[in-house]
Amino acid sequence: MGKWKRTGMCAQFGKEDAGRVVTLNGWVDSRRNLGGLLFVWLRDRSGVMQLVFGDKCKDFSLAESLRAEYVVSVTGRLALRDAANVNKALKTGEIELVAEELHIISKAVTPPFSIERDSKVKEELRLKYRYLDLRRPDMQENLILRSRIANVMRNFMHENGFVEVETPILQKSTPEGARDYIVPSRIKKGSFYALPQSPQIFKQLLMVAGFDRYYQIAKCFRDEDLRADRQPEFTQLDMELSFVDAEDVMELNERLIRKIMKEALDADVQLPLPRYSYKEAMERFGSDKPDTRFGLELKDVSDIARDCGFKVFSDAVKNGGSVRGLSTEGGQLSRKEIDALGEFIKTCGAKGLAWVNVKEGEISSPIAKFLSEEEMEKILTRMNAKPGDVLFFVADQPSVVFTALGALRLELGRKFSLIDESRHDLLWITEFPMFEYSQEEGRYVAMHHPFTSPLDEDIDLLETDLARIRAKAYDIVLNGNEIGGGSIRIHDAVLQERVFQALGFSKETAWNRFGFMMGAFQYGTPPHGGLAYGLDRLMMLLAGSRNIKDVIAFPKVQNASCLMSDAPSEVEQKQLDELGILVAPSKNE
RNA sequence: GGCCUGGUAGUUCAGUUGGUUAGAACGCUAGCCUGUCACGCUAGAGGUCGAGAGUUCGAGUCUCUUCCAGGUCGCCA
Repeated sequence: MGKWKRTGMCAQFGKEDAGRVVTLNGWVDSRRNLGGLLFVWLRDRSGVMQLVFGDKCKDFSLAESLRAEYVVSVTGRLALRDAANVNKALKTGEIELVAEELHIISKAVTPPFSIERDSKVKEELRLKYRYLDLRRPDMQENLILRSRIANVMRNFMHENGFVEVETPILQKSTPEGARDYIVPSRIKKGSFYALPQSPQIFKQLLMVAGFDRYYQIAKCFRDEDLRADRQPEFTQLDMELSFVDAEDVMELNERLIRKIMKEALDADVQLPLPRYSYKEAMERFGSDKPDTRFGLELKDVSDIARDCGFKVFSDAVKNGGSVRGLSTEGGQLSRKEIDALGEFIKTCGAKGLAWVNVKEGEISSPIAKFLSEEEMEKILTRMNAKPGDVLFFVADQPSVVFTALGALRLELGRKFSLIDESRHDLLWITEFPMFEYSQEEGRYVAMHHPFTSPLDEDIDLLETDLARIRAKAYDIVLNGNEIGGGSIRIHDAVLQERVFQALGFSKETAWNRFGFMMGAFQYGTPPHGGLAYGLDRLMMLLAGSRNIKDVIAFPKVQNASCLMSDAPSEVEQKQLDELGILVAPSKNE
């Protein structure tokens, strides 16, 4: 770089630096040529400095040849701007660099989109030219915030006695849970590694190994379809602790999340965080990740509905389901809007949406004719109905009712702008069900994972009533988003075998899949438990984005490909031969 | 795998009932301009209307197929 080496970053200087001779390196952000006077904004990671090319500049015509995104080095004297020329929108708006010497380090072709904040360019194009997209200030801020938060996390973990250990990326496939990404073995043809869905088993083995407190910022992989808040390749802050119970893990993580919220948003989080049992969260909010920043809580009207004249209601209750409702609490809706919500609810799995529009002295409702005045009165009382409210009801199996009304609640919260965006509602969900019935598998499967410990008082239900067993599992929720989850694990080999049995694994299957773990547990296992945060999703929320790609440098698109590098792609025949892989001809060939 | 939305200039978009040479803004190129900061003024270039087939005298517009992207349901221990 020689004499063109920079003496500082573009936006590090202020009015106190006026008079200094400095050299800046950066990208040409914008230029305004007034004839004999040329203004250029020079940009680097720190921000922007205005350069002025005029009489003092030795080579004005070279400056006139500058174009967007040229990389240059400029030497000149920092000068105070006249009061009339101060740009308050710019961090460095009180000064400017009066350029004397200019060196074009590298030219640039005109970029496919301009490098600016709040880009309106299609995501597809941004991702194809991600290296240009990442030049935009908001993307730089997101990734810099991410780096700062990762640093807060690492410091916190070390201050609290955690040891950072890396676990393998090439692992044994354990086909419980999400679909694995598979990597072929060259040495052992026909055998495969799997990329980790999480470091779960290895971190538990580190507890057996006596590391006591482990953490890792770990890459994880799940071969499932993408969403706005989900990538196939993602990052966890993963931790595991020995000789702890759930209280210890939650207390430690409350202190961690308080630090993170302070660092990222300057928000003061009150501890301890509120806790809701899974049951309470579902019954009040229809969700195991409730957004508590607004009301519209669900109410149970099953007891009234059981013997009412509306068969949809009464049959639902008699078939083991329930009827629950929520009120708009004053939010008014047109008939057209109500019908649209009825359609919306069907996409959430409900068969239909019953509604009552409460007006002064009368009600309008398609279900009124099925109910006696007394029944309707009881329902209105239960729902605390006032004129102006619209009441909605769903009758079905509990899971359907909760899912539908939970989604409806969020939709109404958005529609009526009830969500206070300045709030940061953090909370724990505890006492998750240990198992859930899988229609596809035709058996109960672990809701969390099969190493999660049941609540002590529920252990004896393992052989009798799986649906009622609660787990020592906890999720941490921020503004209606699950940002982390964990559990106390099973450290007793006998209990672990009972759980595998409950899941329908034979002893052979269990040992085949998890034998190395069960074997390890015979050699003295401390009680242990942990937690993992979805770092990307947490960062998305902290950055105020609704798109997880905004906090990942090089994300994948919906079909799990990378638009920039074009991965996945075909490989050479030689590579396939070495791996002993025969590729079936694709449909278009 | 299902459903919904979108694809027109480099970018963001408009394009009426199917009808003349497909437009605007920004960007780009050239010229003028010494205090701009969304600089201004003048002129100009720039289009496989995602692709293919069909209907029609005539298709950006209608039909079918297909590709790409986004959202969502399923899926995500």
